[in-house]
Amino acid sequence: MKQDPDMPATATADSTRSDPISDFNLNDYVPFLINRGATRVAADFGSGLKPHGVNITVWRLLASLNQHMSQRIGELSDFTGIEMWTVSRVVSRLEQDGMVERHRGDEDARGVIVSLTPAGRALVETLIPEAQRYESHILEGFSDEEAHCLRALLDRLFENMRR
Amino acid sequence: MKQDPDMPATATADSTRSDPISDFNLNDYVPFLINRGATRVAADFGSGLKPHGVNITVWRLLASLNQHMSQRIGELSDFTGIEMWTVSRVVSRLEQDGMVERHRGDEDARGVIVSLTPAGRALVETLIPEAQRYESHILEGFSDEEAHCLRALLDRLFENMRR
DNA sequence: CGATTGTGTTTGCAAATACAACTATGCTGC
DNA sequence: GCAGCATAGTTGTATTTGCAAACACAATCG
Repeated sequence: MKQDPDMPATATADSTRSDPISDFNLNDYVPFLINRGATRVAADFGSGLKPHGVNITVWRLLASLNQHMSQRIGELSDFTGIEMWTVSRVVSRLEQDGMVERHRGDEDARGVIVSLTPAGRALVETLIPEAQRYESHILEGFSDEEAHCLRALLDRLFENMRR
Repeated sequence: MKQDPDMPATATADSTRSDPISDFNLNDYVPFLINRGATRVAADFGSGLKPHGVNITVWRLLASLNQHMSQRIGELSDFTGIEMWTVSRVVSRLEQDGMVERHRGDEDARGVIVSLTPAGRALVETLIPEAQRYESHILEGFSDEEAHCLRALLDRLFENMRR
């Protein structure tokens, strides 16, 4: 990338050396660190959700709806980072299960407004304490300031991803 | 759920109120922030990987192998957070594609040692620059200190998850 | 208006992942 | 040396997700 094109064709290009190249270190590579954390969150917290018939994606959507009352599919997708087609499908299942309602927007009928039913609301409220317990677990040993800092940085990271 | 059965039947039990309950706020909920970041990493960086016939899971395993030369399936799973059965299957595909080799451990034949072939190594080296570009993108506007802080906190988070 | 383009959502099918049950090897104590 | 238990990995099947193409409604332009 920043390799000088005028570089003489000497041993520099040897591709037979067998130690990991370059300064690239996964332990410092932020996307990797994020993904590996998230994979574990999905596995660990997710397994706690299973008894409630909920997986991590469903939980995230329900929690998002709980927070914003009602949102369009696209808004849910933006807020959660979950792709729209997945949101659409998960919402379909939640609707069948009576946890959410779906109706076309009043202003603009292209949009679909999703909102929690009382049953859905009740479910979220059951899950919230577990979610809080899980968060305290993974934040063990973090000072308030550190936790706050982590949240702020993750938020900025996500903002950068939008673009 | 934790509703007092002796509670007088006054307005207190009204379930028609429509504002989100409790102090629970997704914008401050670390597992959510992590997952939503990771979901986008998978979608965004993942789509850049597609032309190379690689998805985010494959990339993470290849990069992990590049870093540690050879690892057992279980070690790959520990290091990446990807569950063992998934690692096993992805490694099978990579083996068919000639990117990795698999053989039983010498010391302990229960273990299976996975290592990159030259082709696999070459593939990783192609991907690393893209990975670095992507990281700089999402870290735009971060000071060195902030980036360092984020890495350290994510690392501690992951340590807490192990237990 | 009716065709055209744009935005928001859904869906058929392929690929990836989760879970549980299974195979393979090793260790321990008799 | 083998019965019983532990550890490491694989695999069949069900579920979930990714992608591309279709669909629904809106807005604009001739």
